[in-house]
Amino acid sequence: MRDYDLAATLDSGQAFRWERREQSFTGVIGRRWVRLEPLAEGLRAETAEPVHDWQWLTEYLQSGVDLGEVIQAFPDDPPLQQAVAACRGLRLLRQEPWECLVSFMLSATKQIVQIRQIIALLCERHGAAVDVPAGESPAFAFPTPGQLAGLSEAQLRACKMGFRAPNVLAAARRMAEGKLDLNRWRTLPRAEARAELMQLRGVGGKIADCVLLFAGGHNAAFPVDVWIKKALQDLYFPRRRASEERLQRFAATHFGPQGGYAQQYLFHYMRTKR
DNA sequence: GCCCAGGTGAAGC
DNA sequence: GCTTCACATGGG
Repeated sequence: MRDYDLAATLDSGQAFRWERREQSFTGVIGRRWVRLEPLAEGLRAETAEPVHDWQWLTEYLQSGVDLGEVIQAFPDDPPLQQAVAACRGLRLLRQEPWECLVSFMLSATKQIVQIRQIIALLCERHGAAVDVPAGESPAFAFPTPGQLAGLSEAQLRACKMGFRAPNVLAAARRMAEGKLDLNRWRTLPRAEARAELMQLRGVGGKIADCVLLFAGGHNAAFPVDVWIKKALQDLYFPRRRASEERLQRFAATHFGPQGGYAQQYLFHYMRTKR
């Protein structure tokens, strides 16, 4: 696990459930509680029960990815090089699609701290409890589609998700009816997967791109949110105001096959600098 | 109180 | 076509 900045990765707005305590992070991946702590060479992982096969964790963390190769594929421009210099070791996670989809449906016009709060409420009220080591606080899995599909809109609104509630409920019901296969999106061409995602009410281009990137392994997906707009405007078009259309086109064409990684570097750089 | 938040969809020009 | 607005809720 060289060249891996665990803190930047777990706290860069791609996943919303990690809780930091000093150097370590506690979270739930699937149905497993886990605590992660960076070491000089590698990482210490603690679980509630003995684990023999760690594939689920290396998959989630994408720790086998050669970051040098990824960065090599970036366009060679000063803003991006600056962002890489500032956050080297930042990685993209490979998240579970359902949790990722719902999380980003909830992200619309919400600050990251509020997204975290909504998701925490949703999990503790409606997710299954998972085993934790003695002395640890209770932890919960992300609610399954079936669990959410059985709720009322009022119950979802009670988790403070506001106008996003009916959209989440509709997606959960389609999933529960077996009319959505999220894993298909990993094998489908990106444009097709994106179009299918956007069939869901409350999922536009930006949220679809987040799911493709953070769960679907589509590394070229480049979500354009308010932070990225500001990054592109300030770093790439400092002299003149770029139109929305211009920014979108630049985002889609400039960054290449690892554009999603580049996007995450720019995003994190903008949010943490100074 | 006001403005904005990892947006989206629909209504209004 | 492009622009504006509603949508819940809470932080700064």
